[in-house]
Amino acid sequence: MFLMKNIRDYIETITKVNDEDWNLFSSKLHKKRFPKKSILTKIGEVENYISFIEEGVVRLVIPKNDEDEMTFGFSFQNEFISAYDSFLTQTPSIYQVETLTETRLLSISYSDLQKVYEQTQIGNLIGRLVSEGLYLLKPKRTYSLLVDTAEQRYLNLFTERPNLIKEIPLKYIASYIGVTPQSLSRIRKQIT
Amino acid sequence: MFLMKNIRDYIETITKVNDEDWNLFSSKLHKKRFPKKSILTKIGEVENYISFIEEGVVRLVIPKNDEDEMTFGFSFQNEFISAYDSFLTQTPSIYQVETLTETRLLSISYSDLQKVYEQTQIGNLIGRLVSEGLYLLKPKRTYSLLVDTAEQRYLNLFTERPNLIKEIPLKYIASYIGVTPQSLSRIRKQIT
DNA sequence: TATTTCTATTGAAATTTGTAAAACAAAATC
DNA sequence: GATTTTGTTTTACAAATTTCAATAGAAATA
Repeated sequence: MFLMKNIRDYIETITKVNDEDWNLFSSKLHKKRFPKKSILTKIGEVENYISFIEEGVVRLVIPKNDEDEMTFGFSFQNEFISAYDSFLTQTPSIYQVETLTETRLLSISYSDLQKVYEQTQIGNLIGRLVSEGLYLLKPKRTYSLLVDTAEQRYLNLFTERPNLIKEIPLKYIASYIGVTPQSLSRIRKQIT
Repeated sequence: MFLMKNIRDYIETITKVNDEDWNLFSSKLHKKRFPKKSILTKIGEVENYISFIEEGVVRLVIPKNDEDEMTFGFSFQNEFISAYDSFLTQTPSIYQVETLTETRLLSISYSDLQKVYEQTQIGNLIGRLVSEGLYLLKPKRTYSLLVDTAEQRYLNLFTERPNLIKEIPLKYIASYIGVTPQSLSRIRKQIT
Protein backbone atom coordinates (compact mmCIF):
# COMPACT_ATOMS: atom_id res chain seq x y z
CA MET A 1 0.00 0.00 0.00
CA PHE A 2 3.00 2.32 -0.18
CA LEU A 3 1.73 3.76 -3.43
CA MET A 4 -1.48 4.77 -1.70
CA LYS A 5 0.45 7.19 0.46
CA ASN A 6 0.36 10.12 -1.97
CA ILE A 7 -3.37 10.03 -2.51
CA ARG A 8 -4.12 9.71 1.21
CA ASP A 9 -1.79 12.63 1.86
CA TYR A 10 -3.57 14.59 -0.82
CA ILE A 11 -7.01 13.92 0.63
CA GLU A 12 -5.83 14.52 4.18
CA THR A 13 -4.69 18.00 3.21
CA ILE A 14 -8.44 18.51 2.86
CA THR A 15 -9.86 16.56 5.78
CA LYS A 16 -8.98 13.80 8.24
CA VAL A 17 -10.13 10.36 7.14
CA ASN A 18 -10.61 7.51 9.61
CA ASP A 19 -9.07 4.13 8.80
CA GLU A 20 -12.36 2.36 8.25
CA ASP A 21 -13.52 4.87 5.65
CA TRP A 22 -10.07 4.89 4.09
CA ASN A 23 -10.04 1.12 3.79
CA LEU A 24 -13.38 1.12 1.98
CA PHE A 25 -12.25 3.86 -0.37
CA SER A 26 -8.83 2.46 -1.11
CA SER A 27 -10.23 -1.05 -1.70
CA LYS A 28 -12.07 0.48 -4.68
CA LEU A 29 -8.93 2.00 -6.20
CA HIS A 30 -7.37 0.16 -9.10
CA LYS A 31 -3.76 0.63 -10.10
CA LYS A 32 -3.25 1.10 -13.83
CA ARG A 33 -0.27 1.75 -16.01
CA PHE A 34 -0.29 3.21 -19.51
CA PRO A 35 2.44 3.87 -22.09
CA LYS A 36 2.61 7.32 -23.66
CA LYS A 37 -0.05 8.25 -26.23
CA SER A 38 -2.61 5.91 -24.67
CA ILE A 39 -6.22 6.92 -25.02
CA LEU A 40 -7.95 6.74 -21.64
CA THR A 41 -11.35 8.06 -22.70
CA LYS A 42 -12.63 8.50 -26.25
CA ILE A 43 -14.97 11.17 -27.53
CA GLY A 44 -18.53 9.87 -27.36
CA GLU A 45 -17.75 7.47 -24.55
CA VAL A 46 -19.18 7.93 -21.07
CA GLU A 47 -16.35 8.44 -18.60
CA ASN A 48 -16.37 5.64 -16.07
CA TYR A 49 -13.39 6.64 -13.92
CA ILE A 50 -11.88 9.37 -11.90
CA SER A 51 -8.17 8.80 -11.43
CA PHE A 52 -5.36 10.12 -9.31
CA ILE A 53 -2.13 10.54 -11.28
CA GLU A 54 0.72 8.87 -9.42
CA GLU A 55 3.08 9.72 -12.24
CA GLY A 56 2.78 11.13 -15.74
CA VAL A 57 1.26 13.89 -17.84
CA VAL A 58 -2.25 13.60 -19.25
CA ARG A 59 -3.97 15.90 -21.72
CA LEU A 60 -7.57 16.59 -22.67
CA VAL A 61 -8.05 16.89 -26.43
CA ILE A 62 -10.97 18.41 -28.23
CA PRO A 63 -11.47 18.39 -32.03
CA LYS A 64 -11.60 21.74 -33.79
CA ASN A 65 -12.13 21.78 -37.53
CA ASP A 66 -12.17 18.42 -39.31
CA GLU A 67 -8.40 18.23 -39.17
CA ASP A 68 -7.40 20.33 -36.18
CA GLU A 69 -7.52 19.70 -32.46
CA MET A 70 -7.02 21.76 -29.34
CA THR A 71 -5.47 20.92 -25.99
CA PHE A 72 -8.29 21.56 -23.58
CA GLY A 73 -6.20 20.96 -20.49
CA PHE A 74 -3.25 19.20 -18.89
CA SER A 75 -3.10 17.22 -15.66
CA PHE A 76 0.01 16.30 -13.73
CA GLN A 77 1.33 14.12 -10.94
CA ASN A 78 -0.73 14.21 -7.74
CA GLU A 79 -3.79 15.66 -9.45
CA PHE A 80 -7.09 14.04 -10.32
CA ILE A 81 -7.93 13.39 -13.96
CA SER A 82 -11.17 12.46 -15.65
CA ALA A 83 -13.48 13.58 -18.42
CA TYR A 84 -15.12 15.04 -15.36
CA ASP A 85 -18.20 16.55 -17.00
CA SER A 86 -18.97 13.22 -18.62
CA PHE A 87 -18.25 11.41 -15.36
CA LEU A 88 -20.59 13.65 -13.36
CA THR A 89 -23.43 13.61 -15.84
CA GLN A 90 -22.80 10.10 -17.22
CA THR A 91 -23.24 11.43 -20.72
CA PRO A 92 -20.84 11.07 -23.69
CA SER A 93 -17.61 13.00 -23.42
CA ILE A 94 -16.92 15.81 -25.88
CA TYR A 95 -13.18 15.47 -25.40
CA GLN A 96 -10.58 12.75 -25.36
CA VAL A 97 -8.31 11.94 -22.43
CA GLU A 98 -4.86 10.71 -23.42
CA THR A 99 -1.44 10.23 -21.88
CA LEU A 100 1.52 12.26 -23.11
CA THR A 101 4.10 10.34 -21.09
CA GLU A 102 4.15 6.95 -19.42
CA THR A 103 1.51 7.22 -16.70
CA ARG A 104 0.53 5.46 -13.48
CA LEU A 105 -3.02 5.96 -12.24
CA LEU A 106 -5.17 5.02 -9.26
CA SER A 107 -8.71 4.80 -10.61
CA ILE A 108 -12.13 4.50 -9.03
CA SER A 109 -15.22 3.71 -11.08
CA TYR A 110 -18.42 5.73 -11.06
CA SER A 111 -20.46 3.02 -9.34
CA ASP A 112 -17.77 2.39 -6.72
CA LEU A 113 -17.55 6.11 -5.99
CA GLN A 114 -21.32 6.28 -5.49
CA LYS A 115 -20.92 3.48 -2.92
CA VAL A 116 -18.23 5.48 -1.14
CA TYR A 117 -20.56 8.48 -1.10
CA GLU A 118 -23.32 6.36 0.40
CA GLN A 119 -21.38 4.16 2.80
CA THR A 120 -18.81 6.45 4.38
CA GLN A 121 -19.11 9.30 6.82
CA ILE A 122 -16.98 11.63 4.78
CA GLY A 123 -17.79 10.54 1.23
CA ASN A 124 -19.85 13.56 0.31
CA LEU A 125 -17.50 15.83 2.18
CA ILE A 126 -14.56 14.59 0.16
CA GLY A 127 -16.65 14.66 -3.00
CA ARG A 128 -17.58 18.26 -2.32
CA LEU A 129 -14.03 19.29 -1.55
CA VAL A 130 -12.56 17.51 -4.58
CA SER A 131 -15.21 19.05 -6.79
CA GLU A 132 -14.53 22.48 -5.30
CA GLY A 133 -10.82 21.93 -5.86
CA LEU A 134 -11.38 21.04 -9.50
CA TYR A 135 -13.65 24.05 -9.84
CA LEU A 136 -10.94 26.36 -8.59
CA LEU A 137 -8.60 25.33 -11.40
CA LYS A 138 -10.99 26.49 -14.08
CA PRO A 139 -11.40 30.26 -13.67
CA LYS A 140 -7.67 30.84 -14.00
CA ARG A 141 -7.70 29.36 -17.49
CA THR A 142 -10.75 31.35 -18.56
CA TYR A 143 -9.24 34.51 -17.12
CA SER A 144 -5.98 33.90 -18.92
CA LEU A 145 -7.67 33.24 -22.26
CA LEU A 146 -9.62 36.47 -21.92
CA VAL A 147 -7.08 38.95 -20.63
CA ASP A 148 -3.58 37.60 -21.25
CA THR A 149 -1.69 37.67 -24.52
CA ALA A 150 -0.43 34.40 -25.97
CA GLU A 151 3.06 35.40 -24.85
CA GLN A 152 1.91 35.88 -21.27
CA ARG A 153 0.11 32.54 -21.32
CA TYR A 154 3.30 30.86 -22.50
CA LEU A 155 5.32 32.54 -19.76
CA ASN A 156 2.73 31.57 -17.15
CA LEU A 157 2.89 27.93 -18.17
CA PHE A 158 6.66 28.10 -18.31
CA THR A 159 6.75 29.48 -14.76
CA GLU A 160 4.27 26.98 -13.34
CA ARG A 161 5.62 23.92 -15.16
CA PRO A 162 9.21 24.57 -16.24
CA ASN A 163 9.75 20.88 -17.00
CA LEU A 164 6.72 20.55 -19.24
CA ILE A 165 8.43 22.27 -22.17
CA LYS A 166 11.12 19.59 -22.10
CA GLU A 167 8.76 16.65 -21.60
CA ILE A 168 6.14 17.13 -24.29
CA PRO A 169 6.02 18.48 -27.88
CA LEU A 170 5.61 22.23 -28.21
CA LYS A 171 2.69 21.85 -30.57
CA TYR A 172 0.55 20.67 -27.65
CA ILE A 173 1.61 23.67 -25.63
CA ALA A 174 0.72 25.90 -28.59
CA SER A 175 -2.77 24.45 -28.77
CA TYR A 176 -3.15 24.81 -24.99
CA ILE A 177 -2.16 28.46 -25.22
CA GLY A 178 -4.54 28.93 -28.12
CA VAL A 179 -2.17 29.72 -31.01
CA THR A 180 -0.64 27.84 -33.94
CA PRO A 181 2.73 26.12 -33.54
CA GLN A 182 4.17 28.72 -35.91
CA SER A 183 3.02 31.55 -33.68
CA LEU A 184 4.43 29.88 -30.58
CA SER A 185 7.73 29.46 -32.38
CA ARG A 186 7.79 33.19 -33.08
CA ILE A 187 6.83 34.01 -29.50
CA ARG A 188 9.68 31.84 -28.21
CA LYS A 189 12.11 33.45 -30.62
CA GLN A 190 11.16 36.92 -29.43
CA ILE A 191 11.60 35.99 -25.78
CA THR A 192 15.20 34.80 -26.19
CA MET B 1 -42.32 31.54 1.79
CA PHE B 2 -43.63 31.55 -1.75
CA LEU B 3 -40.41 33.03 -3.01
CA MET B 4 -38.52 30.09 -1.58
CA LYS B 5 -40.28 27.77 -3.98
CA ASN B 6 -37.87 28.22 -6.88
CA ILE B 7 -34.75 27.48 -4.90
CA ARG B 8 -36.27 24.42 -3.25
CA ASP B 9 -37.40 23.20 -6.65
CA TYR B 10 -33.90 23.81 -7.94
CA ILE B 11 -32.27 21.85 -5.14
CA GLU B 12 -34.86 19.09 -5.30
CA THR B 13 -34.02 18.51 -8.96
CA ILE B 14 -30.75 17.32 -7.42
CA THR B 15 -31.90 15.49 -4.29
CA LYS B 16 -34.84 15.15 -1.93
CA VAL B 17 -34.58 17.37 1.16
CA ASN B 18 -36.55 16.67 4.34
CA ASP B 19 -38.48 19.50 5.94
CA GLU B 20 -36.27 19.74 9.00
CA ASP B 21 -33.13 20.20 6.93
CA TRP B 22 -34.94 22.56 4.62
CA ASN B 23 -36.13 24.71 7.51
CA LEU B 24 -32.61 25.05 8.85
CA PHE B 25 -31.26 25.94 5.43
CA SER B 26 -34.01 28.36 4.47
CA SER B 27 -33.84 30.11 7.86
CA LYS B 28 -30.31 31.13 6.86
CA LEU B 29 -31.38 32.63 3.54
CA HIS B 30 -31.70 36.39 3.35
CA LYS B 31 -33.78 38.13 0.74
CA LYS B 32 -32.04 41.03 -0.91
CA ARG B 33 -32.94 43.43 -3.65
CA PHE B 34 -30.55 45.52 -5.72
CA PRO B 35 -31.05 48.14 -8.44
CA LYS B 36 -29.11 47.74 -11.67
CA LYS B 37 -25.38 48.51 -11.62
CA SER B 38 -25.07 47.58 -7.94
CA ILE B 39 -21.75 46.20 -6.86
CA LEU B 40 -22.26 43.00 -4.85
CA THR B 41 -18.61 42.11 -4.31
CA LYS B 42 -15.60 44.34 -4.90
CA ILE B 43 -12.16 43.28 -6.07
CA GLY B 44 -9.97 42.64 -3.03
CA GLU B 45 -12.93 41.81 -0.81
CA VAL B 46 -13.51 38.32 0.55
CA GLU B 47 -16.80 36.99 -0.77
CA ASN B 48 -19.14 36.34 2.14
CA TYR B 49 -22.22 35.08 0.27
CA ILE B 50 -23.46 32.59 -2.19
CA SER B 51 -26.76 33.69 -3.66
CA PHE B 52 -29.58 32.24 -5.68
CA ILE B 53 -30.88 34.65 -8.31
CA GLU B 54 -34.64 34.90 -8.08
CA GLU B 55 -34.66 37.51 -10.78
CA GLY B 56 -32.07 39.52 -12.69
CA VAL B 57 -28.79 39.35 -14.57
CA VAL B 58 -25.45 39.51 -12.79
CA ARG B 59 -22.00 39.82 -14.33
CA LEU B 60 -18.49 39.06 -13.13
CA VAL B 61 -16.02 41.78 -14.10
CA ILE B 62 -12.28 41.54 -14.17
CA PRO B 63 -9.89 44.43 -14.90
CA LYS B 64 -7.67 44.16 -17.94
CA ASN B 65 -5.34 47.05 -18.65
CA ASP B 66 -5.60 50.14 -16.45
CA GLU B 67 -8.65 51.32 -18.33
CA ASP B 68 -10.20 48.16 -19.77
CA GLU B 69 -12.27 45.43 -18.19
CA MET B 70 -13.56 42.05 -19.27
CA THR B 71 -16.82 40.29 -18.57
CA PHE B 72 -15.68 37.12 -16.91
CA GLY B 73 -19.15 35.59 -16.77
CA PHE B 74 -22.87 36.10 -16.56
CA SER B 75 -25.41 34.53 -14.23
CA PHE B 76 -29.14 34.46 -14.71
CA GLN B 77 -32.42 33.73 -12.97
CA ASN B 78 -32.51 30.44 -11.05
CA GLU B 79 -28.72 30.12 -10.96
CA PHE B 80 -26.32 30.55 -8.08
CA ILE B 81 -23.97 33.53 -8.09
CA SER B 82 -20.90 34.29 -6.02
CA ALA B 83 -17.26 35.22 -6.38
CA TYR B 84 -17.11 31.51 -5.81
CA ASP B 85 -13.32 31.09 -5.75
CA SER B 86 -13.07 33.79 -3.12
CA PHE B 87 -15.99 32.29 -1.22
CA LEU B 88 -14.46 28.81 -1.18
CA THR B 89 -10.97 29.90 -0.25
CA GLN B 90 -12.00 32.95 1.82
CA THR B 91 -9.31 34.98 0.08
CA PRO B 92 -9.72 38.32 -1.74
CA SER B 93 -11.66 38.19 -4.97
CA ILE B 94 -9.88 39.02 -8.23
CA TYR B 95 -13.13 40.01 -9.89
CA GLN B 96 -16.13 42.16 -9.15
CA VAL B 97 -19.71 40.95 -8.97
CA GLU B 98 -22.30 43.47 -10.16
CA THR B 99 -25.91 43.56 -11.26
CA LEU B 100 -26.82 44.50 -14.83
CA THR B 101 -30.55 44.65 -14.19
CA GLU B 102 -32.68 45.02 -11.10
CA THR B 103 -32.00 41.84 -9.14
CA ARG B 104 -33.58 39.79 -6.36
CA LEU B 105 -31.33 37.41 -4.46
CA LEU B 106 -31.58 34.79 -1.73
CA SER B 107 -28.21 34.85 0.02
CA ILE B 108 -26.53 32.62 2.57
CA SER B 109 -23.37 33.66 4.36
CA TYR B 110 -20.20 31.60 4.50
CA SER B 111 -20.49 30.90 8.23
CA ASP B 112 -24.16 29.97 7.96
CA LEU B 113 -23.40 27.63 5.10
CA GLN B 114 -20.73 25.92 7.15
CA LYS B 115 -23.38 25.36 9.85
CA VAL B 116 -25.67 23.79 7.27
CA TYR B 117 -22.83 21.52 6.18
CA GLU B 118 -22.26 20.46 9.77
CA GLN B 119 -25.80 20.26 11.08
CA THR B 120 -27.83 18.70 8.29
CA GLN B 121 -27.90 15.23 6.85
CA ILE B 122 -27.62 16.43 3.32
CA GLY B 123 -25.51 19.55 3.67
CA ASN B 124 -22.38 18.11 2.16
CA LEU B 125 -24.39 16.26 -0.46
CA ILE B 126 -26.00 19.50 -1.60
CA GLY B 127 -22.67 21.28 -1.33
CA ARG B 128 -21.08 18.64 -3.54
CA LEU B 129 -23.88 18.74 -6.09
CA VAL B 130 -23.99 22.54 -6.24
CA SER B 131 -20.23 22.64 -6.62
CA GLU B 132 -20.39 20.01 -9.35
CA GLY B 133 -23.12 21.99 -11.04
CA LEU B 134 -21.04 25.15 -10.99
CA TYR B 135 -18.08 23.15 -12.26
CA LEU B 136 -20.05 21.95 -15.24
CA LEU B 137 -20.67 25.50 -16.40
CA LYS B 138 -16.97 26.21 -16.76
CA PRO B 139 -15.62 23.85 -19.43
CA LYS B 140 -18.13 25.07 -21.99
CA ARG B 141 -16.72 28.56 -21.75
CA THR B 142 -13.11 27.40 -21.98
CA TYR B 143 -14.01 25.16 -24.91
CA SER B 144 -15.72 27.98 -26.69
CA LEU B 145 -12.84 30.40 -26.15
CA LEU B 146 -10.44 27.84 -27.59
CA VAL B 147 -12.25 26.41 -30.57
CA ASP B 148 -15.03 28.80 -31.56
CA THR B 149 -14.68 32.03 -33.49
CA ALA B 150 -16.02 35.23 -31.96
CA GLU B 151 -18.91 34.98 -34.42
CA GLN B 152 -19.79 31.48 -33.24
CA ARG B 153 -19.59 32.59 -29.61
CA TYR B 154 -21.99 35.42 -30.35
CA LEU B 155 -24.38 33.07 -32.10
CA ASN B 156 -24.16 30.58 -29.22
CA LEU B 157 -25.03 33.26 -26.69
CA PHE B 158 -27.77 34.51 -28.94
CA THR B 159 -29.24 31.00 -29.14
CA GLU B 160 -28.95 30.27 -25.43
CA ARG B 161 -30.09 33.67 -24.20
CA PRO B 162 -32.05 35.39 -26.97
CA ASN B 163 -33.36 38.00 -24.52
CA LEU B 164 -29.96 38.96 -23.21
CA ILE B 165 -29.12 41.03 -26.28
CA LYS B 166 -32.18 43.14 -25.63
CA GLU B 167 -31.66 43.42 -21.86
CA ILE B 168 -28.07 44.51 -21.52
CA PRO B 169 -25.59 46.69 -23.46
CA LEU B 170 -23.77 44.98 -26.32
CA LYS B 171 -20.41 46.13 -25.00
CA TYR B 172 -20.73 43.67 -22.13
CA ILE B 173 -21.55 40.91 -24.56
CA ALA B 174 -18.51 41.92 -26.62
CA SER B 175 -16.22 41.64 -23.64
CA TYR B 176 -17.79 38.31 -22.67
CA ILE B 177 -17.16 37.00 -26.16
CA GLY B 178 -13.62 38.33 -25.97
CA VAL B 179 -13.66 41.07 -28.63
CA THR B 180 -14.00 44.84 -28.74
CA PRO B 181 -17.41 46.48 -29.19
CA GLN B 182 -16.27 47.53 -32.67
CA SER B 183 -15.52 43.95 -33.63
CA LEU B 184 -18.87 42.77 -32.32
CA SER B 185 -20.51 45.48 -34.36
CA ARG B 186 -18.78 44.15 -37.50
CA ILE B 187 -19.80 40.61 -36.62
CA ARG B 188 -23.41 41.63 -36.16
CA LYS B 189 -23.36 43.51 -39.44
CA GLN B 190 -22.03 40.50 -41.30
CA ILE B 191 -24.70 38.20 -39.86
CA THR B 192 -27.59 40.33 -41.06
C1' DT C 1 22.14 2.37 -39.59
C1' DA C 2 19.01 3.96 -42.85
C1' DT C 3 14.54 5.42 -43.59
C1' DT C 4 10.38 7.25 -42.47
C1' DT C 5 7.56 10.06 -39.71
C1' DC C 6 6.89 13.72 -36.69
C1' DT C 7 8.20 18.28 -34.95
C1' DA C 8 10.02 22.96 -35.13
C1' DT C 9 11.33 26.94 -37.55
C1' DT C 10 11.24 30.53 -41.07
C1' DG C 11 9.42 33.66 -44.83
C1' DA C 12 5.83 35.95 -47.41
C1' DA C 13 1.10 36.86 -48.26
C1' DA C 14 -3.57 37.09 -46.60
C1' DT C 15 -6.76 37.62 -43.01
C1' DT C 16 -8.43 38.98 -38.75
C1' DT C 17 -8.67 41.98 -35.04
C1' DG C 18 -7.52 46.12 -32.58
C1' DT C 19 -6.92 51.28 -32.25
C1' DA C 20 -8.30 55.90 -32.77
C1' DA C 21 -11.42 59.26 -34.20
C1' DA C 22 -15.78 60.60 -35.55
C1' DA C 23 -20.79 60.51 -36.22
C1' DC C 24 -24.89 58.88 -34.83
C1' DA C 25 -28.46 56.70 -31.75
C1' DA C 26 -30.35 55.67 -27.43
C1' DA C 27 -30.92 56.36 -22.71
C1' DA C 28 -30.65 58.91 -18.57
C1' DT C 29 -30.92 63.20 -16.18
C1' DC C 30 -32.15 67.72 -15.28
C1' DG D 1 -38.63 68.37 -23.61
C1' DA D 2 -33.89 69.73 -23.89
C1' DT D 3 -29.43 68.45 -22.49
C1' DT D 4 -26.05 65.45 -21.19
C1' DT D 5 -24.25 61.05 -20.90
C1' DT D 6 -23.71 56.49 -22.53
C1' DG D 7 -23.65 53.13 -26.09
C1' DT D 8 -23.23 51.72 -31.06
C1' DT D 9 -21.60 51.89 -35.59
C1' DT D 10 -18.48 53.31 -39.21
C1' DT D 11 -14.09 54.42 -41.37
C1' DA D 12 -9.08 54.28 -42.15
C1' DC D 13 -5.04 52.55 -40.54
C1' DA D 14 -1.88 49.65 -37.62
C1' DA D 15 -0.73 45.48 -35.39
C1' DA D 16 -1.10 40.76 -34.56
C1' DT D 17 -2.09 36.21 -36.10
C1' DT D 18 -3.05 32.70 -39.45
C1' DT D 19 -2.26 30.31 -43.59
C1' DC D 20 0.53 28.26 -46.99
C1' DA D 21 4.81 26.55 -48.41
C1' DA D 22 9.42 25.11 -47.77
C1' DT D 23 13.18 23.33 -45.02
C1' DA D 24 15.86 21.45 -41.41
C1' DG D 25 16.16 18.84 -37.31
C1' DA D 26 14.66 15.14 -34.02
C1' DA D 27 12.62 10.95 -32.93
C1' DA D 28 10.72 6.57 -33.98
C1' DT D 29 10.91 2.34 -36.50
C1' DA D 30 12.32 -1.21 -39.68
